[in-house]
Amino acid sequence: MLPHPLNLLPPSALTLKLLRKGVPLFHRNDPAKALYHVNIGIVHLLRYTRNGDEVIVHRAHGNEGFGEAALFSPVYHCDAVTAADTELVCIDKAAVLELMKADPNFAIAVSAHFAAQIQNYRRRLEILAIRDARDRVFAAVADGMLDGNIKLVAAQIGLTHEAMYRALSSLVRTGRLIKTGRGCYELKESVLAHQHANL
Amino acid sequence: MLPHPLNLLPPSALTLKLLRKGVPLFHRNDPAKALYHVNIGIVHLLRYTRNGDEVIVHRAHGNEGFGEAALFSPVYHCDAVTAADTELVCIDKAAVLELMKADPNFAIAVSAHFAAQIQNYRRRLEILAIRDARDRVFAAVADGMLDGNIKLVAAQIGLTHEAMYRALSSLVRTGRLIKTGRGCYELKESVLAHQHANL
DNA sequence: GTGGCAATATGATTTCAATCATATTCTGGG
DNA sequence: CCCAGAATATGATTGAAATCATATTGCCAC
Repeated sequence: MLPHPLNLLPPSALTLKLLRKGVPLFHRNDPAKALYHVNIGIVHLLRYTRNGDEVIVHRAHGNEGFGEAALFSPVYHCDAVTAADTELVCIDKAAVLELMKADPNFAIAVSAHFAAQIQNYRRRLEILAIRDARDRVFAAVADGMLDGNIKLVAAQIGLTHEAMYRALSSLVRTGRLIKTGRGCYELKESVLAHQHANL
Repeated sequence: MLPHPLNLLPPSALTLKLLRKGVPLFHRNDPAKALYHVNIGIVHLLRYTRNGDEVIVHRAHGNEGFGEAALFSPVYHCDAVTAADTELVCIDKAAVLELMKADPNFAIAVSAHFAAQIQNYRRRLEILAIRDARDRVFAAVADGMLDGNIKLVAAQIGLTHEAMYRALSSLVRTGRLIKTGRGCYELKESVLAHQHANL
């Protein structure tokens, strides 16, 4: 359920919560007591400008953690509220820090977990920096993002699903991708790559 | 020079390098021996598709680290090459891991450093998900990104500088921002906020 | 099987940001 | 001081993706 290494924590450190949409989890400046992992649903992290304008800092979806920074801060720096019916795991901050202190390998694993996320976010940002929709979609496919729902990927790379479908069609037409089925696309394998595979 | 906590490492773990544009730092599948911190310049992290198409995974600019994942992997997963004349610090992976094992507080600080970056990247992705240029610029300003170079911020939030200037003008015209000088903009402070400040 | 719904897919039109152009202001170097 | 170059700023035009519309396909529940 929880991604490694958080699954190494004792069950006593974890609380499963089932929440309706619109339930606040914490508020800004509340003492930071836990980080979270969304199993199913959506949680919005919000800040407010001096005007009272709401600014969404992050939307945490299924199978995604949030509030990791709470580990290293005495208080939360934003509000969190469920934006849909949500199942999540509440992870006790003190327990995590204790285990990190006691077991260097756990601490290193936590760092590794974070580093992997950093890598992932950087890649996504790099893809979003590509202006042309075709090139952007191509980069996403090359990155292996196209496993499953296309509409989801479209949203992740900042396109409407229509634009994404059109880009995919165009990439197939120009021979950069191959359509292997309804909603299934693959990178074209070059002759060179085939030769390489046959070595 | 190096961001905390990497500045706690012994000098023996660090190597300053001055490199011309186009110098490769490592290749995919090379044994991962170091992570890096760019002082000045640009480093491109690249992968190649089976076709030989080059895909930029990340562009590391001044005052930015890269290759953190090398800490937790026996080999690099992409190529790195300077994309401009570059000054960078080469950080010995073994030294970092040793210190993390020996000093839990250092390991925790490394995690904190990574967690802060995650937070930052998530915010940037959330801003990029905003379609309307005005709303996007507003969110960026609300996020305090507008300290210094506007063209840089424009690039970070996926707009041309022209579009950014226009959005800023429009936001000032509609009263959402206040122009405090050439290239200087601030969130409008509401009457409510003033009342609050006067309490 | 079939009825309903969501994902996939493409067409027509509009809109908004990119592009190209130009002017002004600031800054740093000689 | 003056000049070059960069950042700031805005106008005109173009182009590409959003939007709105409409099928088609696949899938799950009944």
